[in-house]
Amino acid sequence: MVARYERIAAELRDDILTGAYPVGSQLPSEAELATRHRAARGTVRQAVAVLVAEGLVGSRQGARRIVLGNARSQSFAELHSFAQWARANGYRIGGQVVSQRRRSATAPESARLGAGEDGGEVLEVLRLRSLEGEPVLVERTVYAGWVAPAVEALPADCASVTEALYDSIGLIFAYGEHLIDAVPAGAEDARLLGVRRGSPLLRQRRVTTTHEGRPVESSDDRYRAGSVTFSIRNSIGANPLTRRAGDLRFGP
Amino acid sequence: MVARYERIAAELRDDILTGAYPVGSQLPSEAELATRHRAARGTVRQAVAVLVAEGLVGSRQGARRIVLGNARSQSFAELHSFAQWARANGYRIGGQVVSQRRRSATAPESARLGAGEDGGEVLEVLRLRSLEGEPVLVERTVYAGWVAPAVEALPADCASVTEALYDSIGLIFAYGEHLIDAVPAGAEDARLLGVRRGSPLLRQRRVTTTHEGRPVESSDDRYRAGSVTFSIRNSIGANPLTRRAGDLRFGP
DNA sequence: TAAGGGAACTTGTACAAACAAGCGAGCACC
DNA sequence: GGTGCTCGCTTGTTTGTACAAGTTCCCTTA
Repeated sequence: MVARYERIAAELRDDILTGAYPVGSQLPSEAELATRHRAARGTVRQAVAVLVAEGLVGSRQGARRIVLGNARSQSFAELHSFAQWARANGYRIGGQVVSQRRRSATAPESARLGAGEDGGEVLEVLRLRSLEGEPVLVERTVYAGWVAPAVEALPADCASVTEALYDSIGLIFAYGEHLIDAVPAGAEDARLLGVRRGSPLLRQRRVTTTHEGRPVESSDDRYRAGSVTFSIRNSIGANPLTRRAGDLRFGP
Repeated sequence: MVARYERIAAELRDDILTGAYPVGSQLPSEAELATRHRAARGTVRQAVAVLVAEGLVGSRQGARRIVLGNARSQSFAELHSFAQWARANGYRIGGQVVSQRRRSATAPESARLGAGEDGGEVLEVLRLRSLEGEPVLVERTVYAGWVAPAVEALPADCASVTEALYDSIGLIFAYGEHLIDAVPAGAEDARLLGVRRGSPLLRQRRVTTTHEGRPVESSDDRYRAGSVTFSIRNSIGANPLTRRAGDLRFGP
């Protein structure tokens, strides 16, 4: 059973994506949407809040909501899993484990993965992943000791690790923190990706946890330049004018 | 007058950042927070929703909320303005206009900035910005025709364009769409930033609009590698298990 | 001892009502 | 003609209530 507000949100999203509400146009008022969907105003507000969070719709007090965009930016919702992102966009993907070994965690790794839970043993995996047959991503992942057995049981050419771990032990990657920057390709990166040493790579370092907050993996992913772009939509918040003035003059 | 839920959110955030609720610990239940703050449960829910959106707190039905992080990730809230971000982090910044000229918009620019509104005239500005005295960012910005006069009136070494435009014409950068990838430094980039040609740069392309949805600027910002890192926190949503299973098997 | 069932607790969804605050259009006035 | 003001509309905030759905833990039972 899908929630009512989610169905309303989906309907509105469809209307936006198909152009029934073009970019720059106004959305119906909350009152009208409420009567139209036979729902309370609160429910409609919840639905619209979803679209605002997605960046499709802009909202400010007193004025009708307007449509800001008509392209779904799913990139950060899909930030957890390369395979899911690729599949959602219709790409053909591949993956191959290059090397894999158990070792004891370094100090910073222990800190990131929840110190010394397993006597400090971790599993280090180096994977090369491809998009449309082209190698695009070098993934250096350190798994916490308690998931190591499940990861070792995976086939070397497993396409979606996220999916495989969910199927085998019901593991869910619920939360993630991501750091994104640019680095030059090292010798190994260059060899695996087929680029020159020192050429630009987009790096995404991440730490992923279960929904209990237990760290699962810490990873250093490097994308070949041009292969992948991250996209984000943002807004300055619900009460732009007053908040902005304060921010501008004194900082947060 | 700050909203009640925002004050409650701020209090909770403080408690998390100062360690009163350490990472991994449980937050009080909504009912307890409600009685403690003498507010309705709905208000408390709104407050906690803020923290969940910030990625500080994880939430799932039936279980107590847990603390996920204790570092404020303000990067994407501050994605609008380099100066604001830098100031909030206590950095000393500088800026200098390298070149600036009016010209007619190219076709893709017209599309991004709201086609042909002003007969297609735009203002192109190349700025070099520094952090702690070091040049770190090359900013190639194309402003829509209607803001061109205000931008031209700014001093060449204006530190915060966002702030200056707010003060002069009340302009607010309300919404933004950002594309992030890595590119090699071109000849001009290399010269301005003091790096070798071809060395990695972190590129952020963005289109910014007012809260009426009117496009203001389209920019191509390139950061020297190592100078800036973007950070994001994300989660898979409110209903992890069911949603995840569907996503995994069939895609969205 | 291990498995199962259930009860208490906690978060999610939905509705209703009232007031506050900001926006925009139209109107009166100068 | 332009300026300023008022009024209606729209979104934001808060409270209260009720039920649904998931989690956790304890207690019973095999």
